[in-house]
Amino acid sequence: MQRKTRPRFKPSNKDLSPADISVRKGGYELKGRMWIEGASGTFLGYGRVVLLERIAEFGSISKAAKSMSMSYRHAWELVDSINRQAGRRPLVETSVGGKKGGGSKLTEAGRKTVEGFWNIYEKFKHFLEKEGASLQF
Amino acid sequence: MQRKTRPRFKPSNKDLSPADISVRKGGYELKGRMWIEGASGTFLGYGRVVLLERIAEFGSISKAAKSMSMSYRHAWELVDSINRQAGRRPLVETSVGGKKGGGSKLTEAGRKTVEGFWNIYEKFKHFLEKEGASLQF
DNA sequence: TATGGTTATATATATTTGGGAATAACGGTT
DNA sequence: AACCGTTATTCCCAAATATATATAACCATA
Repeated sequence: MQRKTRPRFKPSNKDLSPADISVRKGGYELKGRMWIEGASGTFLGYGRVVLLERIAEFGSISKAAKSMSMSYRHAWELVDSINRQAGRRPLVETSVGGKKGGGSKLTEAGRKTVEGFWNIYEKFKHFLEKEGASLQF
Repeated sequence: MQRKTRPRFKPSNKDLSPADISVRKGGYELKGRMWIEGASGTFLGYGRVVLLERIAEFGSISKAAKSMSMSYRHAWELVDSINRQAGRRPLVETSVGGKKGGGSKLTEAGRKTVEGFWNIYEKFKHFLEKEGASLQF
């Protein structure tokens, strides 16, 4: 059965990564990726945005990472990269220590940014579906 | 003065690769890639299509590879992958031995395919330019 | 038969990327 | 003060990818 909405968990198989949008036509598939770059490389991509959503959902980087089968180390680096490039308005707010040991959450800028990314992503998906349907190789 | 990093075989030009289409808006750039997959992975992408064009231009895989600063081994594997996935109509025709040692050239199917890829690629570029111009992060 | 430039293939090595493990810092709560 | 789960950071390692290097096969031509 085909899932209509975004898959919640990133498959370990790279070829099946939802970051790759694809449409089958004949024996071929049109695939594509899109991302946003900032001052020092990638700022936002599919994986990063899903990570942000998970942080909002679970309230911590470590739990978000675990839910995606991603190492905490990698997740932390992604969040750090995102925040550094977001400049004056970080997308993720972290706290250390305390009753629950600390945690992380999205800022208002973070929520808006996630929403904005999905908007573009949907248009991109639509573009690939349209062009992929008229492949003639 | 001591060298800080170890010398690299070859500087990575990944960031400058024209395979990444990008448009600057504010501090961010919208980037994207597109490619066509066949039965066993990538069939055509920007790099592969440029390689095909170079083969048509120079008449050999080795010269085409050299002109792109690509190892012959890598170029050969790409051509092999392309031809295997093209099925009954290979895009590249190779010959071994002979006066000039042999050579390679595009078939008619190869020329048509290159043209078809650039058509889609142009539309893709246009899409990213349009969306990239309205980034609001 | 010897030559030369190319295709075809194998092997070793360099680079990149990310995971795993280990450790310290943190601070509200008990 | 001790506890606990999270953030923050470092070091080591494995897998994937790509490069360099070496060598064999090929065959029209001289």
